[in-house]
Amino acid sequence: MNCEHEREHSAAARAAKENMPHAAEIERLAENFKTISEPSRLKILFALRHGEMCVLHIVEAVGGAQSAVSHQLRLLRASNIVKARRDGRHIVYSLADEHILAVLELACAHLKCKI
Amino acid sequence: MNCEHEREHSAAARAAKENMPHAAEIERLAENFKTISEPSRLKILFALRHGEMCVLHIVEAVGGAQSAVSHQLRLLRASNIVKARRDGRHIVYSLADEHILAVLELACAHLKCKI
DNA sequence: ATAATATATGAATAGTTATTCATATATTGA
DNA sequence: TCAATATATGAATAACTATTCATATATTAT
Repeated sequence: MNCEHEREHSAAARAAKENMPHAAEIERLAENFKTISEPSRLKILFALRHGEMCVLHIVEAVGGAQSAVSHQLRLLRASNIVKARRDGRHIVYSLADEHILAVLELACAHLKCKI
Repeated sequence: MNCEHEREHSAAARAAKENMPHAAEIERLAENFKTISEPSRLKILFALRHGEMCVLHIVEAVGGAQSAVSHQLRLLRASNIVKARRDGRHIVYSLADEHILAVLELACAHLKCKI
Protein backbone atom coordinates (compact mmCIF):
# COMPACT_ATOMS: atom_id res chain seq x y z
CA MET A 1 0.00 0.00 0.00
CA ASN A 2 1.10 3.48 -0.71
CA CYS A 3 -0.86 5.70 1.57
CA GLU A 4 0.07 9.13 2.85
CA HIS A 5 -1.09 8.19 6.30
CA GLU A 6 1.74 5.73 6.47
CA ARG A 7 3.49 7.56 9.28
CA GLU A 8 0.37 8.41 11.25
CA HIS A 9 -1.65 5.23 11.18
CA SER A 10 0.60 2.38 10.19
CA ALA A 11 1.75 1.99 13.78
CA ALA A 12 -1.88 1.31 14.73
CA ALA A 13 -2.13 -1.18 11.88
CA ARG A 14 0.99 -2.99 13.03
CA ALA A 15 -0.16 -3.06 16.63
CA ALA A 16 -3.55 -4.31 15.50
CA LYS A 17 -2.00 -7.11 13.51
CA GLU A 18 0.33 -8.15 16.30
CA ASN A 19 -2.36 -8.11 18.98
CA MET A 20 -5.08 -9.73 16.90
CA PRO A 21 -6.65 -12.54 18.94
CA HIS A 22 -6.19 -16.01 17.53
CA ALA A 23 -8.62 -17.20 14.89
CA ALA A 24 -10.04 -19.83 17.22
CA GLU A 25 -10.94 -17.26 19.85
CA ILE A 26 -12.48 -14.92 17.31
CA GLU A 27 -14.59 -17.74 15.95
CA ARG A 28 -15.77 -18.69 19.40
CA LEU A 29 -16.74 -15.09 20.05
CA ALA A 30 -18.52 -14.84 16.71
CA GLU A 31 -20.35 -18.07 17.38
CA ASN A 32 -21.60 -16.70 20.69
CA PHE A 33 -22.78 -13.42 19.25
CA LYS A 34 -24.48 -15.26 16.42
CA THR A 35 -26.35 -17.29 18.98
CA ILE A 36 -27.83 -14.19 20.57
CA SER A 37 -28.48 -12.43 17.29
CA GLU A 38 -31.79 -13.97 16.39
CA PRO A 39 -35.01 -12.33 17.62
CA SER A 40 -36.56 -15.58 18.78
CA ARG A 41 -33.53 -16.47 20.87
CA LEU A 42 -33.26 -12.96 22.28
CA LYS A 43 -36.86 -13.24 23.38
CA ILE A 44 -35.99 -16.37 25.30
CA LEU A 45 -33.18 -14.54 27.08
CA PHE A 46 -35.47 -11.64 27.95
CA ALA A 47 -37.99 -14.13 29.25
CA LEU A 48 -35.42 -15.84 31.46
CA ARG A 49 -34.64 -12.50 33.10
CA HIS A 50 -37.72 -13.19 35.20
CA GLY A 51 -36.46 -16.46 36.54
CA GLU A 52 -35.94 -20.04 35.51
CA MET A 53 -38.63 -21.68 33.45
CA CYS A 54 -39.48 -24.99 31.86
CA VAL A 55 -39.87 -25.26 28.11
CA LEU A 56 -43.63 -24.89 27.91
CA HIS A 57 -43.54 -21.79 30.06
CA ILE A 58 -40.92 -20.36 27.76
CA VAL A 59 -43.15 -21.20 24.81
CA GLU A 60 -45.96 -19.37 26.59
CA ALA A 61 -43.78 -16.33 27.20
CA VAL A 62 -42.22 -15.98 23.77
CA GLY A 63 -44.79 -17.54 21.44
CA GLY A 64 -44.08 -19.85 18.54
CA ALA A 65 -44.04 -23.60 18.23
CA GLN A 66 -42.65 -25.89 20.91
CA SER A 67 -40.37 -27.51 18.39
CA ALA A 68 -38.89 -24.20 17.29
CA VAL A 69 -38.28 -23.14 20.89
CA SER A 70 -36.61 -26.44 21.61
CA HIS A 71 -34.28 -26.04 18.65
CA GLN A 72 -33.37 -22.56 19.80
CA LEU A 73 -32.81 -23.71 23.36
CA ARG A 74 -30.42 -26.34 22.09
CA LEU A 75 -28.31 -23.67 20.42
CA LEU A 76 -28.39 -21.40 23.45
CA ARG A 77 -27.38 -24.33 25.59
CA ALA A 78 -24.60 -25.44 23.28
CA SER A 79 -23.12 -21.94 23.56
CA ASN A 80 -23.44 -21.98 27.35
CA ILE A 81 -25.75 -19.00 27.25
CA VAL A 82 -28.48 -20.82 29.07
CA LYS A 83 -28.16 -23.80 31.35
CA ALA A 84 -30.66 -26.56 31.97
CA ARG A 85 -31.45 -28.96 34.76
CA ARG A 86 -33.95 -31.73 34.85
CA ASP A 87 -36.73 -31.55 37.41
CA GLY A 88 -39.00 -34.53 37.12
CA ARG A 89 -40.30 -34.57 33.60
CA HIS A 90 -39.45 -30.95 33.08
CA ILE A 91 -36.26 -29.38 31.90
CA VAL A 92 -35.82 -26.07 33.67
CA TYR A 93 -33.81 -23.42 31.86
CA SER A 94 -32.06 -20.35 33.20
CA LEU A 95 -29.42 -17.84 32.13
CA ALA A 96 -25.95 -19.33 32.37
CA ASP A 97 -24.16 -16.46 34.06
CA GLU A 98 -24.34 -12.80 34.91
CA HIS A 99 -22.53 -11.73 31.73
CA ILE A 100 -25.54 -12.51 29.58
CA LEU A 101 -27.81 -9.82 30.97
CA ALA A 102 -24.90 -7.40 31.20
CA VAL A 103 -24.22 -7.77 27.48
CA LEU A 104 -27.89 -7.25 26.67
CA GLU A 105 -27.97 -4.14 28.82
CA LEU A 106 -24.85 -2.70 27.22
CA ALA A 107 -26.27 -3.31 23.78
CA CYS A 108 -29.48 -1.61 24.80
CA ALA A 109 -27.48 1.33 26.08
CA HIS A 110 -25.72 1.53 22.74
CA LEU A 111 -29.08 1.56 20.95
CA LYS A 112 -30.54 3.94 23.51
CA CYS A 113 -33.49 1.64 23.98
CA LYS A 114 -35.18 0.76 27.24
CA ILE A 115 -35.70 -2.89 28.04
CA MET B 1 -50.53 -26.28 29.19
CA ASN B 2 -50.89 -28.66 32.03
CA CYS B 3 -47.70 -28.57 33.95
CA GLU B 4 -47.12 -29.28 37.62
CA HIS B 5 -44.88 -26.26 37.88
CA GLU B 6 -47.91 -24.10 37.23
CA ARG B 7 -47.80 -22.52 40.67
CA GLU B 8 -44.05 -22.14 40.88
CA HIS B 9 -43.10 -20.84 37.47
CA SER B 10 -46.15 -19.49 35.75
CA ALA B 11 -45.74 -16.17 37.55
CA ALA B 12 -42.33 -15.85 35.89
CA ALA B 13 -43.88 -16.74 32.53
CA ARG B 14 -46.58 -14.10 32.96
CA ALA B 15 -44.07 -11.46 34.02
CA ALA B 16 -41.86 -12.41 31.10
CA LYS B 17 -44.72 -12.04 28.66
CA GLU B 18 -45.82 -8.70 30.09
CA ASN B 19 -42.34 -7.22 30.17
CA MET B 20 -41.20 -8.55 26.82
CA PRO B 21 -39.61 -5.69 24.85
CA HIS B 22 -41.43 -4.70 21.68
CA ALA B 23 -40.67 -6.65 18.53
CA ALA B 24 -39.05 -3.63 16.91
CA GLU B 25 -36.55 -3.24 19.74
CA ILE B 26 -35.74 -6.93 19.77
CA GLU B 27 -35.12 -6.87 16.04
CA ARG B 28 -32.86 -3.87 16.35
CA LEU B 29 -30.87 -5.63 19.04
CA ALA B 30 -30.67 -8.82 16.99
CA GLU B 31 -29.54 -6.84 13.98
CA ASN B 32 -26.72 -5.33 16.00
CA PHE B 33 -25.53 -8.61 17.44
CA LYS B 34 -25.66 -10.14 14.00
CA THR B 35 -23.40 -7.43 12.76
CA ILE B 36 -20.72 -8.29 15.29
CA SER B 37 -21.14 -12.03 14.93
CA GLU B 38 -18.96 -12.62 11.90
CA PRO B 39 -15.26 -13.35 12.41
CA SER B 40 -14.13 -10.94 9.72
CA ARG B 41 -16.11 -8.09 11.23
CA LEU B 42 -14.95 -8.93 14.74
CA LYS B 43 -11.38 -8.74 13.49
CA ILE B 44 -12.05 -5.24 12.26
CA LEU B 45 -13.34 -4.23 15.67
CA PHE B 46 -10.32 -5.72 17.39
CA ALA B 47 -8.11 -3.87 14.95
CA LEU B 48 -9.81 -0.57 15.67
CA ARG B 49 -9.04 -0.99 19.37
CA HIS B 50 -5.61 0.32 18.46
CA GLY B 51 -6.85 3.55 17.02
CA GLU B 52 -8.58 4.90 13.96
CA MET B 53 -7.46 3.58 10.60
CA CYS B 54 -8.15 4.01 6.91
CA VAL B 55 -9.44 1.12 4.87
CA LEU B 56 -6.15 -0.12 3.49
CA HIS B 57 -4.61 -0.17 6.92
CA ILE B 58 -7.57 -2.19 8.13
CA VAL B 59 -7.07 -4.55 5.21
CA GLU B 60 -3.45 -4.86 6.26
CA ALA B 61 -4.40 -5.59 9.86
CA VAL B 62 -7.16 -8.13 9.27
CA GLY B 63 -6.24 -9.69 5.92
CA GLY B 64 -8.63 -10.51 3.09
CA ALA B 65 -9.65 -8.59 0.02
CA GLN B 66 -10.23 -4.84 -0.01
CA SER B 67 -13.67 -5.37 -1.45
CA ALA B 68 -14.68 -7.76 1.29
CA VAL B 69 -13.44 -5.39 3.99
CA SER B 70 -15.35 -2.53 2.40
CA HIS B 71 -18.55 -4.54 2.38
CA GLN B 72 -18.06 -5.42 6.02
CA LEU B 73 -17.31 -1.82 6.94
CA ARG B 74 -20.54 -0.75 5.29
CA LEU B 75 -22.51 -3.10 7.54
CA LEU B 76 -20.63 -2.03 10.66
CA ARG B 77 -21.25 1.57 9.73
CA ALA B 78 -24.94 1.03 9.00
CA SER B 79 -25.34 -0.40 12.50
CA ASN B 80 -23.44 2.52 14.04
CA ILE B 81 -20.80 0.20 15.37
CA VAL B 82 -18.03 2.04 13.60
CA LYS B 83 -18.02 5.61 12.39
CA ALA B 84 -16.18 7.10 9.45
CA ARG B 85 -14.83 10.46 8.46
CA ARG B 86 -13.22 11.52 5.25
CA ASP B 87 -9.67 12.80 5.36
CA GLY B 88 -8.49 13.70 1.91
CA ARG B 89 -8.81 10.66 -0.24
CA HIS B 90 -8.98 8.39 2.76
CA ILE B 91 -11.92 7.31 4.83
CA VAL B 92 -10.83 6.91 8.42
CA TYR B 93 -12.75 4.46 10.55
CA SER B 94 -13.04 4.18 14.32
CA LEU B 95 -15.24 2.52 16.93
CA ALA B 96 -18.51 4.37 17.32
CA ASP B 97 -18.73 4.47 21.08
CA GLU B 98 -17.37 2.99 24.28
CA HIS B 99 -20.08 0.32 24.47
CA ILE B 100 -18.52 -1.63 21.62
CA LEU B 101 -15.34 -2.60 23.41
CA ALA B 102 -17.24 -3.12 26.64
CA VAL B 103 -19.48 -5.69 24.97
CA LEU B 104 -16.50 -7.47 23.47
CA GLU B 105 -14.80 -7.59 26.85
CA LEU B 106 -17.87 -8.93 28.57
CA ALA B 107 -18.24 -11.62 25.94
CA CYS B 108 -14.59 -12.54 26.39
CA ALA B 109 -15.13 -12.76 30.13
CA HIS B 110 -18.04 -15.09 29.54
CA LEU B 111 -15.86 -17.27 27.32
CA LYS B 112 -12.94 -16.99 29.71
CA CYS B 113 -10.71 -15.98 26.86
CA LYS B 114 -8.05 -13.31 26.91
CA ILE B 115 -8.11 -10.69 24.19
C1' DA C 1 -46.69 -52.23 31.40
C1' DT C 2 -49.45 -48.49 29.46
C1' DA C 3 -50.97 -43.91 28.74
C1' DA C 4 -50.05 -39.24 29.15
C1' DT C 5 -47.02 -35.46 29.46
C1' DA C 6 -42.70 -32.93 28.41
C1' DT C 7 -38.95 -32.27 25.60
C1' DA C 8 -35.81 -33.22 21.75
C1' DT C 9 -34.46 -34.19 17.07
C1' DG C 10 -33.99 -35.37 11.84
C1' DA C 11 -35.09 -33.90 7.38
C1' DA C 12 -36.67 -30.59 4.14
C1' DT C 13 -37.51 -26.10 2.56
C1' DA C 14 -37.16 -21.27 2.20
C1' DG C 15 -34.76 -17.32 3.28
C1' DT C 16 -30.42 -14.99 4.39
C1' DT C 17 -25.51 -13.74 3.96
C1' DA C 18 -20.25 -13.65 2.98
C1' DT C 19 -17.18 -13.54 -0.53
C1' DT C 20 -15.45 -12.72 -5.12
C1' DC C 21 -15.08 -10.36 -9.44
C1' DA C 22 -15.59 -6.59 -12.09
C1' DT C 23 -16.43 -2.01 -12.14
C1' DA C 24 -17.84 2.57 -10.43
C1' DT C 25 -17.08 6.80 -7.76
C1' DA C 26 -14.33 10.21 -5.50
C1' DT C 27 -10.16 12.78 -4.42
C1' DT C 28 -5.61 14.50 -5.32
C1' DG C 29 -1.46 15.79 -7.86
C1' DA C 30 0.74 16.68 -12.26
C1' DT D 1 -7.93 17.49 -17.79
C1' DC D 2 -5.59 13.10 -17.03
C1' DA D 3 -3.56 9.57 -14.31
C1' DA D 4 -3.18 7.49 -9.96
C1' DT D 5 -4.89 6.30 -5.57
C1' DA D 6 -8.57 5.09 -2.22
C1' DT D 7 -12.92 3.38 -1.41
C1' DA D 8 -17.48 1.61 -2.56
C1' DT D 9 -20.89 -1.21 -4.86
C1' DG D 10 -23.82 -4.51 -7.88
C1' DA D 11 -24.40 -9.12 -9.20
C1' DA D 12 -23.64 -13.97 -8.69
C1' DT D 13 -22.65 -17.97 -6.28
C1' DA D 14 -21.97 -20.88 -2.41
C1' DA D 15 -22.67 -21.69 2.32
C1' DC D 16 -25.44 -21.27 6.26
C1' DT D 17 -29.76 -21.11 9.22
C1' DA D 18 -34.67 -20.77 11.07
C1' DT D 19 -38.80 -22.91 10.88
C1' DT D 20 -42.06 -26.60 10.19
C1' DC D 21 -43.65 -31.27 10.30
C1' DA D 22 -43.40 -35.63 11.85
C1' DT D 23 -41.61 -38.48 15.10
C1' DA D 24 -38.56 -40.05 18.87
C1' DT D 25 -37.11 -40.17 23.70
C1' DA D 26 -37.77 -39.71 28.57
C1' DT D 27 -40.39 -39.39 32.84
C1' DT D 28 -44.30 -40.05 35.76
C1' DA D 29 -48.81 -41.76 37.30
C1' DT D 30 -52.13 -45.31 37.07
